Amino acid sequence: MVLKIRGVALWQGLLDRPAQEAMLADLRAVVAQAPLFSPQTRWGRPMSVQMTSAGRYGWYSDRRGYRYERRHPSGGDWPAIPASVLGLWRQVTGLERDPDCCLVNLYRDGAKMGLHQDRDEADFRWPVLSVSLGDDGLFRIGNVERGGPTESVWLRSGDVLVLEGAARLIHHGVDRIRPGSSTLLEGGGRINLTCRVVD
DNA sequence: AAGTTCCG
DNA sequence: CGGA
Repeated sequence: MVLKIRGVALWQGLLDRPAQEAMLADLRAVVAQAPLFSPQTRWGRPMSVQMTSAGRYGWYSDRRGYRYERRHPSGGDWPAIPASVLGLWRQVTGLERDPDCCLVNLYRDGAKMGLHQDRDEADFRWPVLSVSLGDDGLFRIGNVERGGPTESVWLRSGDVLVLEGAARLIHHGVDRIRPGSSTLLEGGGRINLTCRVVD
């Protein structure tokens, strides 16, 4: 049921189709209130991924660096994290503490994300939960230290992954999306949710 | 390097 | 194209 890859826990097909559709409906409301944008990297180039957030904080990046922000770039509050997402977080992590941020990443038209660590949070003892919706994505797992060999695994719609413990700071990224591999999203593409405790 | 490009 |  749960696969472990370099300490990263992967539940394949944890969300069935109706659960995926319900979560997607909740996310549409999030995106309606907090429109998707493509943040700039530190080097001033826009990322290929489109994103927005829900919760007390949203993840953001520009020339000043990576960080969490209290507000959407347009100035408004981030929407609340949908109940469907909170329910999954509680089910999978078993934590009383709810996440502060649910980052919504949309991969469309060959969007990718390079190997990186999730290290903008105050306390790495909290896990990171990731949910895949839509097209398959080739997920790459490296090491805690930069460099070294990597392993790849295809993530499918409904898969759930948790980074915690020794794997909390492992490098990871998305190399490729398989277009047309899922019918969940109108217009295709892949959505990845990541929930984190920020402070 | 939350990126690219380039190599095989 | 997958990997470095």
